[in-house]
Amino acid sequence: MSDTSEKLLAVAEALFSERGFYGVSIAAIASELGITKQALLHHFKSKEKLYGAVLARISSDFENAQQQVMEDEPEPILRIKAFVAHLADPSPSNIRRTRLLMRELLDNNERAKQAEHWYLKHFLEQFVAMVQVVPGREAISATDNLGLIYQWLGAINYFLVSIPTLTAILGEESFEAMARGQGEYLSRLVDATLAHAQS
Amino acid sequence: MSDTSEKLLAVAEALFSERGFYGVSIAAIASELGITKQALLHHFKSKEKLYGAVLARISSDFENAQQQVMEDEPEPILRIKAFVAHLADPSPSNIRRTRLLMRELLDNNERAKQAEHWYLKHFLEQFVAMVQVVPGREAISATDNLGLIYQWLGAINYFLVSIPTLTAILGEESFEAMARGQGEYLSRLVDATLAHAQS
DNA sequence: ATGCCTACTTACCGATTGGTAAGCGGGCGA
DNA sequence: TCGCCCGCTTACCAATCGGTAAGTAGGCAT
Repeated sequence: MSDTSEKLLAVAEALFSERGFYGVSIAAIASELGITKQALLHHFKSKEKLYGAVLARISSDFENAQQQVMEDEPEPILRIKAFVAHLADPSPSNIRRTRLLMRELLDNNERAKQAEHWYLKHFLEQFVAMVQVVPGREAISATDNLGLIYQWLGAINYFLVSIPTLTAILGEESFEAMARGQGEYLSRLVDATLAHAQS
Repeated sequence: MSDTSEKLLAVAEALFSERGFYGVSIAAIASELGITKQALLHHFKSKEKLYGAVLARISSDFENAQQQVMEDEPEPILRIKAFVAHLADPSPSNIRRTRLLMRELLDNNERAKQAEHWYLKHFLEQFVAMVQVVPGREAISATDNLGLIYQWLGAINYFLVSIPTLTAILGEESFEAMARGQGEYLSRLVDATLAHAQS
């Protein structure tokens, strides 16, 4: 991936995240970059291909982070918590990507019906594997563990994309108070859901 | 609200939910209804106004349901669980509306910054009030309780909009197995998060 | 010097977008 | 019966959509 392509993808990612696939024209992306629409079409042959490249870049980074946690932290529960904390990182770039992936989740339901392959399938499978090695969880079915993971992912992602709205209705300082507790809450959520199902 | 307007809103809601505001043209909605684009523009003066009417209809139904639960179930925790179960109802119409509201959450972050009023603000405030009357929760700050609610809403809504994708990657019967456990899981989630913060 | 590749430009294209203007038939109150 | 509003139509609009075609300037290997 060339250096200029990287820059194009970063800007495209930001705009797709903000306004969605249909909400952004390739002309708008090009204008933001200071180049012509056709220069952009030169690098990525169509709007669909550009969008696909943005998605591929994100899911690749995603799986790298997952592998990193697998290597760094051997203890199952701490590993899960570390990964959850990584996913819940409220940095602008992570919020941006979470927003984009959630848009994809909403848009993809028609396409997904016929495509048995999905770009985050591997990510989910590995996540299930991470839960399945927790003591007392080996016997639980993969679908049950997936149900748990969806509760975590839901709590994490929904909060991240709600941040601008929450800031607006609560005010800056009230929101900060709420956000500070969120990391602690998530850790408790993991404990609570794991322990409950264990007993 | 006239009878025909009601029908127009129902179809518009379905299409906006499926493809998003920018993904649907007023011509497409009109065509689905078997009328001309201008007939639709006659009832709702612009696309924005039509979309706004769809949102207003949803949030009105939402608050009605909330008030219903308040009246039917006096016991705080059972009341919360009943309301959570209502929100998590996997019926097609509830999935459709959840999907549309999540799109709105994603699109609205720019607008929300200047609008201190938000159409779901009242819904959230009332939800917080429902939690605050749980024994042992009165002393907890409103923002902390809101944090809890966001975990629930996240788990519920994320699962609902993921249903088509999950069906596709798991297959029909595996997904059914996972979905059956979800109601029980949510009930446990409420217990676990409430109890934990209580201690 | 020649030829080719990459990166980009200008000039277009047909289709579709949201929206306006004007007219028309039928029902209904004065 | 007159006039008026409601619900809808046809006709039209400028702007924008994604995408094609053709050409150009520079670098670089032969």
